Amino acid sequence: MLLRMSTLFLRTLREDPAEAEVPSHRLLLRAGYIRRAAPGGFTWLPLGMLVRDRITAIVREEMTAIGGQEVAFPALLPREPYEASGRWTEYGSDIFTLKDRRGADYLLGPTHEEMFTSLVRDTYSSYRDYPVILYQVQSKYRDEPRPRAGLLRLREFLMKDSYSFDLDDAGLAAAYDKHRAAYQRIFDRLELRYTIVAAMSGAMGGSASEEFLAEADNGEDTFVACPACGYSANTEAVRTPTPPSGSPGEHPPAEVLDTPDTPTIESLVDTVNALGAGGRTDWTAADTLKNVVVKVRQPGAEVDQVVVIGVPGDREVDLKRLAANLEPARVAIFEAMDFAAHPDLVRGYIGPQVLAKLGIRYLVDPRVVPGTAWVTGANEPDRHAINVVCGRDFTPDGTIEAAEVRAGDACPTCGSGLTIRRGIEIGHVFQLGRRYANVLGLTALGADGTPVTITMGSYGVGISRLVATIAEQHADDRGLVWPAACAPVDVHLVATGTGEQTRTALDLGAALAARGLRVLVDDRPSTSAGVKFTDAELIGIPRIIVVGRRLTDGYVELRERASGSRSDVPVENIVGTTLVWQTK
RNA sequence: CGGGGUGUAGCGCAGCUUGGUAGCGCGCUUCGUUCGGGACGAAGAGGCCGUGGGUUCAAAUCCCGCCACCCCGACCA
Repeated sequence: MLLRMSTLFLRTLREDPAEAEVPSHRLLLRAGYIRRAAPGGFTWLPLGMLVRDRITAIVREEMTAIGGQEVAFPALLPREPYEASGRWTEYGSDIFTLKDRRGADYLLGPTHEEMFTSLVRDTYSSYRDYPVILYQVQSKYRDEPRPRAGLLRLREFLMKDSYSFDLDDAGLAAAYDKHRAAYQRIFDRLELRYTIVAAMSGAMGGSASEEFLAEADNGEDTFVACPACGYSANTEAVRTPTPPSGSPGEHPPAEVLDTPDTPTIESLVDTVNALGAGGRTDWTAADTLKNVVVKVRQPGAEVDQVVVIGVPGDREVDLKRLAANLEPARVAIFEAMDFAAHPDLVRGYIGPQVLAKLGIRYLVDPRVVPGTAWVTGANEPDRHAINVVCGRDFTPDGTIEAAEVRAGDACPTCGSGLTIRRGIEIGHVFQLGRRYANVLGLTALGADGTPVTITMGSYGVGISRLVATIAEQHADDRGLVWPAACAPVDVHLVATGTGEQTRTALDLGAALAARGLRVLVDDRPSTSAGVKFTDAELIGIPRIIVVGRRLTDGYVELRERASGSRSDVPVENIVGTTLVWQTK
């Protein structure tokens, strides 16, 4: 393949576009790979298409290698399968829905579990047919509240989604492991730095789940990693180690104190220390129990349920963690209006002592174990209580991971201090189990003549997001620096000077293309050398061959984009040298 | 959806406070000179000033609504 800059549909930008903040967005726009066309939607220009297609090809190779078979569903889907799975309402406003001329409901597929499940159900019927892995590469649509950062968060994006179908849990585990390994090969080939983290299963439902997070300052996902033992998890999925339970008898009886004007934890701590409550003046926020009221709406439910979340007072409730741990139910914060409707809940002075009596569900942080004593609200304005003991003065309905995670928190596997990092989610693998098979009736007739419900896995790679992620990790102050595996072309020939150099560059380009290389030749007739050099660096092809002033002596110059190294090579050797270089 | 910022030529911006002929740089076209690190000169083309309404003799400029973009939070490949 040989592309000529003189005819390539490309216009690089000399200045940074105002709309772009993050590096990948800025560089992909400036170098002419993409162009914004709609809220959360981009036009792929020729260079962008080349990168996207090469990434897609790698994904296909690795999917084929684990036995995946490619299919393609429409993006425009009928309502019924999503109605059956409950996701028509569960996904809610995140899906694009529309009606046809007869008024029938459709949606633009945000992901395709239902369709794949139905396809297999309608095609296969015997245990002899399993296992099977199917996948597609397709545009997905999600009505994101806030598309951002160019290709990092889109409303229409390209995704490879695959689904495994197995007769038993062991089969599912094997399919999951295959995908996990395939994803590692894909991301390794693309030279990405990433971490595999334990994840929540989210709206898809299911059990085991891991995310592939590429390290990036602009990442939207926060995860923890343990430098000592290698444990890593999305912050939503981190498990807090549970301290040993104690005996309530160790603590004096609960005592109610007048604590006027103490609506915040900080003011409360100051006040109890000033009072010398319980004979102590060393109370800290960690001794207090903060109770946050939320509204929880179960899927399909018409009304909200009031739930109180108890966390140690030195930590905020992380709404993201809370929401993830309550999935598929939806959470909303309790507002002034809601407090007005519940006079028993005294804002700022809520304690768990009365919740059972009020019939309000109480979920606590794992640190709140039986035998722990807390400073907490006394359920009256301006009053708090000390020595309120879990298991004696109140009994939680369960635990929940909702407290913020902080650097230095104990690792759940080895106890060392965790670090907190940011990443971009580039892949997700999860064991769905039988949720979709159950609701959509996917069974196989077993060897003994009884039906077996199929167990499924679902696996995604965000291809358009990968383009941006690679750009984030492979760029410098001059522009993009593509890994060889996904660069738009293998070699960029830059002809400076007048006609002679251009003719030679085109000849060399043709020779390299004949040997199977992808080649871009900058043969623009009236563009200065400086412009061609800066454009080449911006576009970021790994190898640049300059056919320029030393051509008269019989030399061309080889440059490596990443290192900036340069060397003169006799023109008659350049094809051979490049081929050797390419295979390294 | 909440908070903050921004919409003027393909791109980057000025003009708006104090209403009165729409400007600059880059890019683009033509000619000439240059020709290895964003060349020079001359002459050009290119605008529904985001959008709808209002105020006014007159609106890029003042007022209101809407839309979009960017950043920070609530949601996800």
